Amino acid sequence: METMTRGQLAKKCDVNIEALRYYEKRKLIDPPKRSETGYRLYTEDDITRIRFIKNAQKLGFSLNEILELLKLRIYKNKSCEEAKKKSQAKLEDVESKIKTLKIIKKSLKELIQQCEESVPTNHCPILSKFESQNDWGAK
Amino acid sequence: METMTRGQLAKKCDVNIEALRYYEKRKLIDPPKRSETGYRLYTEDDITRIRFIKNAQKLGFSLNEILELLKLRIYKNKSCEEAKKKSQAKLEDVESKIKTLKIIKKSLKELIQQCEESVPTNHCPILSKFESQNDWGAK
DNA sequence: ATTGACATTGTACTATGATACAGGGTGTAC
DNA sequence: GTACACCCTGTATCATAGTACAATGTCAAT
Repeated sequence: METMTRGQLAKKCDVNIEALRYYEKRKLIDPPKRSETGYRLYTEDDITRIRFIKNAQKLGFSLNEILELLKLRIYKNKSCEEAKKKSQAKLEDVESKIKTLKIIKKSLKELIQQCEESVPTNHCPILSKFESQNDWGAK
Repeated sequence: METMTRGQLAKKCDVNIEALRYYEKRKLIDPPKRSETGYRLYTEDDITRIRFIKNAQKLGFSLNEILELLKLRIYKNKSCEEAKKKSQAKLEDVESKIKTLKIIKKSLKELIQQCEESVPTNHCPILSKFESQNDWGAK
């Protein structure tokens, strides 16, 4: 089978070369076979694996969560339900983040609005608001 | 003026006692006066300051950004425009985060949808998708 | 044979926002 | 006078996701 070095894999997958060692340490990729002189020898499977990691990261999974997903892959039969559950949990997570950010957005908009309406004084409505006791719903 | 200790301020502001030392180190609060025996003596102003920090955090400002905002407060006259600018930048930041999360949300939904439609096989559409080369628009 | 690009390892550092803990001093109540 | 809660300092640790660097080894080309 054709193999490649760490640098080659990094280039092919467009990740930092050190990240590969980091993923290995984090058990996200299996320790690759080594050449006689100790060079890591990666295969196509490793490309697939890195792609898996990167795709899952794009969907907001943390490396720990990705490790969980990878473990699922070992038990391929029963894994689908589990993968779906985790994806659903992540979906809820993402939806809740969006909600929070929308509240933040609204507050910021109001703040900026107030700033535009205020007669020029010595006193900035944004900074004053930040000092207020008022819990504006965010977080 | 009435003063309070670190523990009392922490309780009043509902922050961890160690966080106060951390904020002091990060220059987010001024070093308080000390008692003869070296105890920190905080005032009402410190409550206001902590409130400022916490409120700004709720709006998604980092501690460094909050430090910038606090510096604005020193030049009260010209600060309003600057505060508005920073708030607007933060607003754009938040809007872009929401956009990204919406793409992620859509992708997750599609993934889960596919999982529901798939005939039960040995092969999980979610995990397969994670291995694909396909750039699904997220990030 | 030597140069240069790449590989190896261990270790340290980055940013972010704290939290924990050890070893001491203080303040108050009983 | 001693127990206990609180305060002080410095330092270490946590989670997250890497990045950087030094010292050394290897490979391919000239």
